Amino acid sequence: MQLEELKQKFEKFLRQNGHKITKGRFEIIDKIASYGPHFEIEELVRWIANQDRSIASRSTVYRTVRLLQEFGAVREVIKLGNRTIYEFTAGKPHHEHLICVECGKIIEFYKEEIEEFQDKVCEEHNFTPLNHRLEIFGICSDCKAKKYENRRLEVGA
Amino acid sequence: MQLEELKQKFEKFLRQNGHKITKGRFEIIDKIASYGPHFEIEELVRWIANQDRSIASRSTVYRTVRLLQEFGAVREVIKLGNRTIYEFTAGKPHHEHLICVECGKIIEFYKEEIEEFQDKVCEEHNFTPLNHRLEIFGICSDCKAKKYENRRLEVGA
DNA sequence: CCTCCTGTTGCAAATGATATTCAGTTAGAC
DNA sequence: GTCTAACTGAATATCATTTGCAACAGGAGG
Repeated sequence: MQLEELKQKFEKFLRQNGHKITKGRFEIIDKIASYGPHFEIEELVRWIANQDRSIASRSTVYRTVRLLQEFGAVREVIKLGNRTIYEFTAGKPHHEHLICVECGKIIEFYKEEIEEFQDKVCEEHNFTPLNHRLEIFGICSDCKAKKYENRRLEVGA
Repeated sequence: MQLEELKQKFEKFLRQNGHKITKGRFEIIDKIASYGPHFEIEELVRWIANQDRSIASRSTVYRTVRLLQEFGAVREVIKLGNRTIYEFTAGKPHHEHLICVECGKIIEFYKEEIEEFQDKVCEEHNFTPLNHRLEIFGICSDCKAKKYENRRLEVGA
Protein backbone atom coordinates (compact mmCIF):
# COMPACT_ATOMS: atom_id res chain seq x y z
CA MET A 1 0.00 0.00 0.00
CA GLN A 2 1.33 3.39 -0.91
CA LEU A 3 0.35 5.00 2.38
CA GLU A 4 2.96 2.86 4.07
CA GLU A 5 5.54 3.91 1.54
CA LEU A 6 4.68 7.53 2.17
CA LYS A 7 5.08 7.07 5.88
CA GLN A 8 8.46 5.51 5.40
CA LYS A 9 9.57 8.44 3.28
CA PHE A 10 8.22 10.83 5.87
CA GLU A 11 10.16 8.99 8.54
CA LYS A 12 13.33 9.43 6.53
CA PHE A 13 12.46 13.11 6.06
CA LEU A 14 12.03 13.57 9.79
CA ARG A 15 15.31 11.86 10.57
CA GLN A 16 17.20 13.90 8.01
CA ASN A 17 15.89 17.12 9.50
CA GLY A 18 16.63 16.37 13.11
CA HIS A 19 13.03 15.61 14.04
CA LYS A 20 11.85 12.72 16.10
CA ILE A 21 9.64 9.84 15.11
CA THR A 22 6.53 10.08 17.24
CA LYS A 23 3.39 8.01 17.22
CA GLY A 24 1.15 11.08 17.05
CA ARG A 25 2.60 12.26 13.76
CA PHE A 26 1.86 9.00 12.05
CA GLU A 27 -1.60 8.78 13.53
CA ILE A 28 -2.33 12.23 12.15
CA ILE A 29 -1.25 11.05 8.70
CA ASP A 30 -3.69 8.14 9.02
CA LYS A 31 -6.47 10.50 9.96
CA ILE A 32 -5.73 12.84 7.08
CA ALA A 33 -5.55 9.94 4.68
CA SER A 34 -8.89 8.57 5.83
CA TYR A 35 -10.56 11.97 5.96
CA GLY A 36 -10.81 12.54 2.24
CA PRO A 37 -8.82 14.46 -0.33
CA HIS A 38 -9.50 17.93 1.08
CA PHE A 39 -9.60 19.17 4.62
CA GLU A 40 -9.43 22.24 6.80
CA ILE A 41 -7.34 22.07 9.93
CA GLU A 42 -10.04 23.11 12.39
CA GLU A 43 -12.36 20.54 10.85
CA LEU A 44 -9.70 17.88 11.25
CA VAL A 45 -9.04 18.94 14.83
CA ARG A 46 -12.73 18.66 15.69
CA TRP A 47 -12.99 15.30 13.95
CA ILE A 48 -9.99 13.94 15.80
CA ALA A 49 -11.28 15.31 19.09
CA ASN A 50 -14.54 13.43 18.59
CA GLN A 51 -12.85 10.08 18.25
CA ASP A 52 -12.88 7.58 21.09
CA ARG A 53 -9.27 8.23 21.92
CA SER A 54 -8.06 11.67 20.99
CA ILE A 55 -4.68 11.24 19.42
CA ALA A 56 -3.37 14.78 19.26
CA SER A 57 -4.01 18.31 20.43
CA ARG A 58 -4.83 21.23 18.20
CA SER A 59 -1.23 22.48 18.37
CA THR A 60 0.15 19.15 17.34
CA VAL A 61 -2.19 18.93 14.39
CA TYR A 62 -1.15 22.40 13.21
CA ARG A 63 2.51 21.56 13.70
CA THR A 64 2.24 18.24 11.92
CA VAL A 65 0.39 19.69 8.95
CA ARG A 66 3.18 22.22 8.63
CA LEU A 67 5.75 19.44 8.62
CA LEU A 68 3.75 17.56 6.02
CA GLN A 69 3.73 20.65 3.86
CA GLU A 70 7.50 20.95 4.09
CA PHE A 71 7.74 17.28 3.29
CA GLY A 72 5.42 17.75 0.34
CA ALA A 73 2.54 15.43 1.19
CA VAL A 74 0.11 18.25 1.94
CA ARG A 75 -0.59 21.41 -0.01
CA GLU A 76 -2.65 24.55 0.57
CA VAL A 77 -4.95 24.44 -2.42
CA ILE A 78 -7.72 26.89 -1.73
CA LYS A 79 -7.73 30.18 0.13
CA LEU A 80 -11.20 31.62 0.48
CA GLY A 81 -11.85 34.37 2.98
CA ASN A 82 -10.03 33.30 6.12
CA ARG A 83 -10.40 29.62 5.28
CA THR A 84 -7.51 27.49 4.10
CA ILE A 85 -8.34 24.22 2.43
CA TYR A 86 -5.56 21.67 2.34
CA GLU A 87 -5.14 18.68 0.14
CA PHE A 88 -3.47 15.39 0.90
CA THR A 89 -1.49 15.12 -2.29
CA ALA A 90 0.51 12.00 -1.51
CA GLY A 91 1.96 11.55 -4.94
CA LYS A 92 -1.07 12.71 -6.89
CA PRO A 93 -0.02 14.72 -9.92
CA HIS A 94 -0.52 18.46 -9.76
CA HIS A 95 -3.97 19.67 -10.67
CA GLU A 96 -6.28 22.64 -10.25
CA HIS A 97 -9.64 23.22 -8.61
CA LEU A 98 -13.12 24.47 -9.35
CA ILE A 99 -14.80 25.67 -6.16
CA CYS A 100 -18.56 26.07 -5.89
CA VAL A 101 -19.23 29.21 -3.90
CA GLU A 102 -22.76 28.00 -3.08
CA CYS A 103 -22.15 24.55 -1.62
CA GLY A 104 -18.38 24.40 -1.26
CA LYS A 105 -17.98 21.44 -3.57
CA ILE A 106 -14.47 21.06 -4.96
CA ILE A 107 -13.86 19.62 -8.41
CA GLU A 108 -10.35 18.72 -9.47
CA PHE A 109 -9.10 19.00 -12.99
CA TYR A 110 -5.82 18.81 -14.79
CA LYS A 111 -4.71 20.67 -17.86
CA GLU A 112 -1.22 20.05 -19.02
CA GLU A 113 -1.32 23.31 -20.91
CA ILE A 114 -1.34 25.24 -17.67
CA GLU A 115 2.01 23.81 -16.73
CA GLU A 116 3.33 24.67 -20.17
CA PHE A 117 2.11 28.23 -19.83
CA GLN A 118 3.61 28.58 -16.45
CA ASP A 119 6.97 27.55 -17.83
CA LYS A 120 6.68 29.86 -20.81
CA VAL A 121 5.64 32.89 -18.78
CA CYS A 122 8.27 32.27 -16.14
CA GLU A 123 10.96 31.97 -18.73
CA GLU A 124 9.91 35.26 -20.28
CA HIS A 125 10.35 36.94 -16.90
CA ASN A 126 13.40 34.94 -15.85
CA PHE A 127 11.34 33.83 -12.88
CA THR A 128 11.88 30.47 -11.19
CA PRO A 129 8.51 28.97 -10.26
CA LEU A 130 8.25 27.01 -7.03
CA ASN A 131 4.55 26.26 -7.04
CA HIS A 132 1.29 27.65 -8.29
CA ARG A 133 -2.38 27.64 -7.51
CA LEU A 134 -5.27 28.15 -9.88
CA GLU A 135 -8.66 28.53 -8.25
CA ILE A 136 -11.81 28.92 -10.31
CA PHE A 137 -14.76 30.08 -8.23
CA GLY A 138 -18.28 29.65 -9.53
CA ILE A 139 -21.51 27.67 -9.34
CA CYS A 140 -21.60 23.92 -9.82
CA SER A 141 -24.19 22.07 -11.87
CA ASP A 142 -26.07 20.78 -8.79
CA CYS A 143 -26.48 24.25 -7.38
CA LYS A 144 -27.64 25.58 -10.71
CA ALA A 145 -30.24 22.81 -10.84
CA LYS A 146 -31.34 23.62 -7.31
CA LYS A 147 -31.77 27.26 -8.20
CA TYR A 148 -33.88 26.27 -11.15
CA GLU A 149 -36.03 24.14 -8.84
CA ASN A 150 -36.50 27.04 -6.47
CA ARG A 151 -37.48 29.32 -9.26
CA ARG A 152 -40.11 26.84 -10.36
CA LEU A 153 -41.44 26.57 -6.81
CA GLU A 154 -41.59 30.33 -6.41
CA VAL A 155 -43.49 30.79 -9.61
CA GLY A 156 -45.82 28.06 -8.39
CA ALA A 157 -45.66 24.63 -9.98
CA MET B 1 -9.55 61.29 -16.54
CA GLN B 2 -10.89 57.81 -16.04
CA LEU B 3 -10.71 57.95 -12.24
CA GLU B 4 -13.50 60.50 -12.31
CA GLU B 5 -15.54 58.26 -14.54
CA LEU B 6 -15.00 55.38 -12.13
CA LYS B 7 -16.14 57.49 -9.24
CA GLN B 8 -19.28 58.47 -11.07
CA LYS B 9 -20.07 54.84 -11.76
CA PHE B 10 -19.41 53.99 -8.14
CA GLU B 11 -21.76 56.77 -7.10
CA LYS B 12 -24.46 55.27 -9.27
CA PHE B 13 -23.71 51.84 -7.80
CA LEU B 14 -24.09 53.19 -4.28
CA ARG B 15 -27.39 54.89 -5.07
CA GLN B 16 -28.78 51.78 -6.73
CA ASN B 17 -27.97 49.70 -3.68
CA GLY B 18 -29.40 52.00 -1.06
CA HIS B 19 -26.06 53.33 0.12
CA LYS B 20 -25.17 56.89 0.81
CA ILE B 21 -22.67 59.08 -0.94
CA THR B 22 -20.10 60.03 1.65
CA LYS B 23 -16.90 61.99 1.34
CA GLY B 24 -14.85 59.30 3.07
CA ARG B 25 -15.62 56.66 0.48
CA PHE B 26 -14.39 58.81 -2.35
CA GLU B 27 -11.33 59.88 -0.46
CA ILE B 28 -10.48 56.24 0.09
CA ILE B 29 -10.75 55.62 -3.64
CA ASP B 30 -8.32 58.47 -4.22
CA LYS B 31 -5.90 56.96 -1.74
CA ILE B 32 -6.13 53.53 -3.29
CA ALA B 33 -5.66 54.96 -6.76
CA SER B 34 -2.59 56.89 -5.72
CA TYR B 35 -1.14 54.06 -3.68
CA GLY B 36 -0.16 51.81 -6.56
CA PRO B 37 -1.66 48.79 -8.27
CA HIS B 38 -1.44 46.43 -5.31
CA PHE B 39 -2.14 47.01 -1.65
CA GLU B 40 -2.89 45.32 1.62
CA ILE B 41 -5.56 46.83 3.81
CA GLU B 42 -3.48 47.21 6.96
CA GLU B 43 -0.79 48.89 4.91
CA LEU B 44 -3.34 51.27 3.46
CA VAL B 45 -4.80 51.97 6.90
CA ARG B 46 -1.37 52.84 8.27
CA TRP B 47 -0.59 54.97 5.28
CA ILE B 48 -3.84 56.87 5.62
CA ALA B 49 -3.33 57.27 9.36
CA ASN B 50 0.04 58.90 8.73
CA GLN B 51 -1.39 61.61 6.52
CA ASP B 52 -1.84 65.10 7.83
CA ARG B 53 -5.58 64.70 8.11
CA SER B 54 -6.73 61.15 8.65
CA ILE B 55 -9.68 60.60 6.39
CA ALA B 56 -11.07 57.30 7.62
CA SER B 57 -10.86 54.77 10.39
CA ARG B 58 -9.70 51.20 9.99
CA SER B 59 -13.30 49.92 9.94
CA THR B 60 -14.31 52.36 7.26
CA VAL B 61 -11.40 51.34 5.08
CA TYR B 62 -12.31 47.68 5.46
CA ARG B 63 -15.95 48.41 4.74
CA THR B 64 -15.17 50.56 1.74
CA VAL B 65 -12.82 48.02 0.24
CA ARG B 66 -15.59 45.47 0.55
CA LEU B 67 -17.98 47.78 -1.29
CA LEU B 68 -15.39 48.35 -3.98
CA GLN B 69 -15.08 44.62 -4.40
CA GLU B 70 -18.82 44.26 -4.85
CA PHE B 71 -18.70 47.13 -7.29
CA GLY B 72 -15.85 45.47 -9.12
CA ALA B 73 -13.09 48.05 -8.86
CA VAL B 74 -11.03 46.05 -6.39
CA ARG B 75 -10.09 42.39 -6.43
CA GLU B 76 -8.35 40.02 -4.02
CA VAL B 77 -5.49 38.82 -6.15
CA ILE B 78 -3.03 37.14 -3.83
CA LYS B 79 -3.52 35.13 -0.67
CA LEU B 80 -0.27 34.25 1.00
CA GLY B 81 -0.24 33.02 4.57
CA ASN B 82 -2.62 35.32 6.39
CA ARG B 83 -1.94 38.20 4.02
CA THR B 84 -4.44 39.33 1.43
CA ILE B 85 -3.15 41.48 -1.39
CA TYR B 86 -5.72 43.51 -3.28
CA GLU B 87 -5.53 45.09 -6.65
CA PHE B 88 -7.15 48.26 -7.88
CA THR B 89 -8.43 46.91 -11.16
CA ALA B 90 -10.37 49.91 -12.37
CA GLY B 91 -11.05 48.62 -15.84
CA LYS B 92 -7.76 46.82 -16.31
CA PRO B 93 -8.26 43.56 -18.19
CA HIS B 94 -8.01 40.36 -16.19
CA HIS B 95 -4.52 39.06 -15.68
CA GLU B 96 -2.50 36.77 -13.44
CA HIS B 97 0.43 37.22 -11.08
CA LEU B 98 3.92 35.96 -10.41
CA ILE B 99 4.87 36.52 -6.78
CA CYS B 100 8.47 36.49 -5.60
CA VAL B 101 8.56 34.71 -2.27
CA GLU B 102 11.91 36.35 -1.43
CA CYS B 103 11.19 40.03 -1.94
CA GLY B 104 7.43 40.12 -2.45
CA LYS B 105 7.64 41.64 -5.92
CA ILE B 106 4.53 41.12 -8.00
CA ILE B 107 4.69 40.73 -11.75
CA GLU B 108 1.52 40.82 -13.80
CA PHE B 109 1.00 38.82 -16.95
CA TYR B 110 -1.84 37.96 -19.24
CA LYS B 111 -2.37 34.78 -21.21
CA GLU B 112 -5.51 34.59 -23.21
CA GLU B 113 -5.18 30.82 -23.24
CA ILE B 114 -5.93 30.70 -19.55
CA GLU B 115 -9.32 32.24 -20.12
CA GLU B 116 -9.94 29.77 -22.92
CA PHE B 117 -9.03 26.87 -20.69
CA GLN B 118 -11.21 28.10 -17.94
CA ASP B 119 -14.15 28.18 -20.30
CA LYS B 120 -13.39 24.75 -21.71
CA VAL B 121 -12.95 23.10 -18.31
CA CYS B 122 -16.02 24.77 -16.88
CA GLU B 123 -18.11 23.68 -19.81
CA GLU B 124 -16.96 20.10 -19.34
CA HIS B 125 -18.17 20.20 -15.75
CA ASN B 126 -21.25 22.30 -16.40
CA PHE B 127 -19.77 24.80 -13.98
CA THR B 128 -20.45 28.53 -14.24
CA PRO B 129 -17.28 30.45 -13.47
CA LEU B 130 -17.55 33.72 -11.58
CA ASN B 131 -13.89 34.55 -11.19
CA HIS B 132 -10.55 32.90 -10.95
CA ARG B 133 -7.11 33.47 -9.55
CA LEU B 134 -3.82 32.06 -10.74
CA GLU B 135 -0.87 32.67 -8.45
CA ILE B 136 2.61 31.52 -9.39
CA PHE B 137 5.02 31.65 -6.45
CA GLY B 138 8.75 31.60 -7.07
CA ILE B 139 11.97 33.60 -7.19
CA CYS B 140 12.34 36.68 -9.36
CA SER B 141 15.37 37.47 -11.48
CA ASP B 142 16.65 40.16 -9.09
CA CYS B 143 16.60 37.80 -6.15
CA LYS B 144 18.35 35.11 -8.15
CA ALA B 145 21.04 37.63 -9.06
CA LYS B 146 21.38 38.65 -5.42
CA LYS B 147 21.81 35.05 -4.38
CA TYR B 148 24.50 34.65 -6.97
CA GLU B 149 26.25 37.73 -5.58
CA ASN B 150 26.11 36.33 -2.07
CA ARG B 151 27.49 33.05 -3.19
CA ARG B 152 30.40 34.84 -4.81
CA LEU B 153 31.03 36.85 -1.65
CA GLU B 154 30.94 33.77 0.54
CA VAL B 155 33.40 31.96 -1.63
CA GLY B 156 35.56 35.06 -1.41
CA ALA B 157 35.81 37.27 -4.46
C1' DC C 1 -33.93 75.57 5.57
C1' DC C 2 -35.92 71.92 9.03
C1' DT C 3 -37.03 67.13 10.19
C1' DC C 4 -36.82 62.52 10.19
C1' DC C 5 -35.28 58.09 8.92
C1' DT C 6 -31.85 55.25 7.51
C1' DG C 7 -27.26 54.30 6.45
C1' DT C 8 -22.55 55.46 8.15
C1' DT C 9 -18.74 56.23 11.17
C1' DG C 10 -15.29 55.27 14.86
C1' DC C 11 -14.15 52.92 18.57
C1' DA C 12 -13.81 49.02 21.33
C1' DA C 13 -14.63 44.47 21.77
C1' DA C 14 -15.41 39.94 19.46
C1' DT C 15 -13.95 36.52 16.32
C1' DG C 16 -11.40 32.92 14.10
C1' DA C 17 -7.29 30.96 12.25
C1' DT C 18 -2.81 30.16 13.43
C1' DA C 19 1.59 30.80 16.17
C1' DT C 20 4.09 30.78 20.39
C1' DT C 21 5.45 30.05 25.19
C1' DC C 22 6.47 27.12 28.78
C1' DA C 23 6.63 23.29 31.82
C1' DG C 24 6.46 18.56 31.82
C1' DT C 25 7.37 14.37 28.81
C1' DT C 26 9.64 11.34 25.56
C1' DA C 27 12.77 9.70 21.63
C1' DG C 28 16.89 7.95 20.73
C1' DA C 29 22.13 8.63 20.73
C1' DC C 30 25.86 7.21 23.73
C1' DG D 1 20.23 3.61 31.93
C1' DT D 2 21.44 8.58 31.23
C1' DC D 3 21.13 12.73 29.12
C1' DT D 4 19.79 16.18 25.98
C1' DA D 5 17.22 17.95 22.40
C1' DA D 6 12.90 17.62 20.41
C1' DC D 7 7.95 17.09 21.35
C1' DT D 8 3.44 17.69 23.47
C1' DG D 9 -0.71 20.04 25.46
C1' DA D 10 -2.75 23.83 27.41
C1' DA D 11 -3.00 28.40 27.76
C1' DT D 12 -1.90 32.55 25.81
C1' DA D 13 -0.66 35.72 22.15
C1' DT D 14 -1.10 37.56 17.54
C1' DC D 15 -2.93 39.23 13.39
C1' DA D 16 -6.41 40.21 9.99
C1' DT D 17 -11.00 41.04 9.82
C1' DT D 18 -15.81 41.69 11.57
C1' DT D 19 -19.31 43.38 14.55
C1' DG D 20 -22.08 45.97 18.23
C1' DC D 21 -23.25 50.19 19.45
C1' DA D 22 -23.83 55.10 20.25
C1' DA D 23 -23.17 59.32 17.97
C1' DC D 24 -23.54 61.41 13.41
C1' DA D 25 -24.69 62.73 8.64
C1' DG D 26 -26.90 62.00 3.85
C1' DG D 27 -30.83 63.15 1.47
C1' DA D 28 -35.99 62.78 0.70
C1' DG D 29 -40.14 65.26 1.87
C1' DG D 30 -41.98 69.06 3.39
